[in-house]
Amino acid sequence: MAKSSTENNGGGEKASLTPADWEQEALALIAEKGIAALRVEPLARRLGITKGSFYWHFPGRDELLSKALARWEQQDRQHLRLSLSAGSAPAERLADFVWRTSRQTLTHRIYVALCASPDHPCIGPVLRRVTERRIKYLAAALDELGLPTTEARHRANLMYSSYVGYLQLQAQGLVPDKDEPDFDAYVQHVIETLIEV
Amino acid sequence: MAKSSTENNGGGEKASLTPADWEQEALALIAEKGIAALRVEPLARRLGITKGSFYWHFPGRDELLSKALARWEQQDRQHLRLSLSAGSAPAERLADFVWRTSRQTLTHRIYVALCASPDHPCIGPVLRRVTERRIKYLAAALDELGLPTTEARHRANLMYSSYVGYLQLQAQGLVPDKDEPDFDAYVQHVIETLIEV
DNA sequence: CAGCTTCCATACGGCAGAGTATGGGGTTAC
DNA sequence: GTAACCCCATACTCTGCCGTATGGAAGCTG
Repeated sequence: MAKSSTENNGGGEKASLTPADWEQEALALIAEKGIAALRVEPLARRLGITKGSFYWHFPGRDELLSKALARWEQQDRQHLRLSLSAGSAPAERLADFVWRTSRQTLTHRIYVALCASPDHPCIGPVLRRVTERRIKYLAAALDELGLPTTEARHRANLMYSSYVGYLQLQAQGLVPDKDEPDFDAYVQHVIETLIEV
Repeated sequence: MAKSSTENNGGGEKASLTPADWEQEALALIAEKGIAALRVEPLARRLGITKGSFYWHFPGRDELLSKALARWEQQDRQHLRLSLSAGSAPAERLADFVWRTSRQTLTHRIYVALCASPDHPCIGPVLRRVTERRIKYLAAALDELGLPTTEARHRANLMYSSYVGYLQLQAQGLVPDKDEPDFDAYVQHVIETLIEV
């Protein structure tokens, strides 16, 4: 699939656009301006093409959105798997997980955009699956850490809530980004407060 | 202002709509379906009227949004003042604040809707002011509680992040609402983890 | 009862985007 | 070479909303 018709072109120019290209650009657009900004004609203009191409690859806007979200969910799944395979002690694994996720950017922006439309039929299910998967991972690690089951569940919700909320505050520019000096100190504070009981 | 022309009507029927009515309904619509759903014609239909009325009261859509948000910000300010005037010890005041805010609903839904469009020129400033005010309140209380200044600031950010994030998870239906049994236990867990050091 | 103001209905023009229809250029296959 | 197919451009209709223009039905005012 995605077999380019002319492989002999010199530069990085693509001869034609694959569905994957559309999906990738859709995700980028979502990350930048949110779900509402994902419209066919602007997206086509952004790709330097007309919508005639789009409607050849996709039946409609919703199908593009669904495919793009599926792609995003797949990436997120893989990121979780990577964190899981880091087979150290649960406390360090959790801290490492927090540090690792605090370094992402694109995925975060997309996640925030999706959170803005939790009732959309294309978005809700994906969003719920991703969120639940992540929280389950946290709860399991906290449980393994020694917290009672109920406590672990609550703590997982608290940890994840603070993560999601921080993303929101970042979008408002009210809280340091990962490059600014205070950021690391904050993450350290979070780890001390929520993990190292 | 807003002097009703016919005060002698028997029921709750209003003779004519005031700007305050439009703003209130706008807030309700925002709480239900988000900022993007705030459009003039649907809002007029919702009020059983046509947009001819709207454009008599307001210059345009943005002005309605601004006025409605100003009204909402005013309410939020008042709520903070109420919490501040509860002049007990800082720990109890914080716990009380958490409990109190955990009982709101409409304000929360509006806040979540606003968080979805932090870059909108009408929304951003209001959102930032409200958020900053709340966090400052938390930081002051935590500082008064005895935490070092830096710790207090981080902890305030953490508390507020967890609050915002919880709202997001509620919108996804992944976390108990204030009526469900687990909710109180969770709030208690939050207080124990984040306040009662 | 005029006359004025207030509030709303109706009708209009304009714009942006969703889909659809159709044709055409380029490549591949035979 | 030519037929078939892939990919895209162009032109079109349709829908939903914005904002405006204008007129009309109420109410107060004198």
